[in-house]
Amino acid sequence: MAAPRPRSQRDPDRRERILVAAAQLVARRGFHTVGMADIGAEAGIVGSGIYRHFDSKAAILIALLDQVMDRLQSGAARIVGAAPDDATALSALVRDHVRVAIQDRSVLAVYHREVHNLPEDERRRLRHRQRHYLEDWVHVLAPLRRDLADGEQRLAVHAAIGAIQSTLFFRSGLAETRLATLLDEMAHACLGVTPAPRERSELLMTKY
Amino acid sequence: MAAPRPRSQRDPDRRERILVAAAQLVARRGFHTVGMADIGAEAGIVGSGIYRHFDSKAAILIALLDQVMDRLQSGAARIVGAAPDDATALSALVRDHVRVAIQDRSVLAVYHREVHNLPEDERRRLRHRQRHYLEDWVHVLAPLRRDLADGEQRLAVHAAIGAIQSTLFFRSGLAETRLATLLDEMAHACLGVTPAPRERSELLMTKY
DNA sequence: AGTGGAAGTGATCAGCAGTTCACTGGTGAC
DNA sequence: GTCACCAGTGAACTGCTGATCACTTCCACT
Repeated sequence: MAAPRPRSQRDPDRRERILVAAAQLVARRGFHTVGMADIGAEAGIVGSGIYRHFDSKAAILIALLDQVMDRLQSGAARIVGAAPDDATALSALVRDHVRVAIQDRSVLAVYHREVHNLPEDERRRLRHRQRHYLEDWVHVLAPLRRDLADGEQRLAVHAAIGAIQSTLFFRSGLAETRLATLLDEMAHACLGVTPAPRERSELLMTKY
Repeated sequence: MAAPRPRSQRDPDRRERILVAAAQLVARRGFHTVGMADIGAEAGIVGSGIYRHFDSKAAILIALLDQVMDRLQSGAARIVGAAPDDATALSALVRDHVRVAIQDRSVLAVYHREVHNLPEDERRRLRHRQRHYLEDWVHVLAPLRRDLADGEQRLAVHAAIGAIQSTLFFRSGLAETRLATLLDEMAHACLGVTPAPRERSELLMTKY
């Protein structure tokens, strides 16, 4: 099926602007504190106009969080499929997560805090995607940390990601590259593995 | 001034029960999703009855979060005052935070997620207390990690605490002692220091 | 130019949840 | 025993905010 080619568009990417606006506002003030009017204003329209693009307020949040998971999961899939061995795969996973945490800071912060404010079924679905993503980590960590039991490996992954995401909740003031390096090191330290050298494909990406 | 000795008390520690109820409910379902009626029911009274103990819904949250900060700060003060050197102080700080994360799990989780839903001034006040607490960590870490700049040490502390608190958001299923040991190791790994042996005073406490 | 439909507006609705208040009932003091 | 007092009750109030709807405006295509 070809592109649905929209018929008339006053602002072609209004939907995206709404998502960006929502991400920023919600990250700063929390989902419930932010009203439809606020989001609309930030996106350049009136509050009720949002309903031309989303079915409900919750739908915005869902789209937002799905977007984050898309980014994480697609990155993980690419890495796991391409890495020559487990050690480089794991390091690449770490670096990709660090990249997302820095670049998509506000959206990831929103994910971490606002999953609770979702209707039961949607929350389950996102948790499920999240578990899938974590399973990618555990899968490549397992052969590298045979000394750890299954649940312990999972704990290590959680801790590593927790260390990385700590940067979401305060302003370090450090330069992005330095920040990335340090987070990288500490995540590896949590996992108990030594960072693998960067792959060629990685070098290309981080430049972008 | 002596104790105000309450005159009549149908349930002497109703206030505490409200706090416990609120902590559990809010941890599971989020502050806004939980109504006064829910909290009341869990505490054994009707929703409006809560106003005999708290001025508002927000006041419950404030009391709750202050309680967490009390626990963390008092622990830190005791440790910093008593430790023979920086290395043992830092390790003790780590272990105390791990203890709180495990024992007061739900309350700490609530702190992490719901600070945003506080009125501006109260949020500032709590953030201020939090910064104070972190400063205790940074202060003992500094001489041990002279290779790191000021902001970098602060980042390391955040990451270490992030790693510890990752346990708040999923069920590892591990035994408490094992969990504590692993979190301990990973936090030290983030900080780039080797765990100091436990002090006598610490051994007494963790038993309790 | 004309037309159909999507995007945007503003008034309005509706319902929830925090708060208030008059009242009740039990508890401790005298 | 009785009296004052306060925790607890339930009904009513209220303000806010997400959602709806009829209407207008703008664009794309003929």
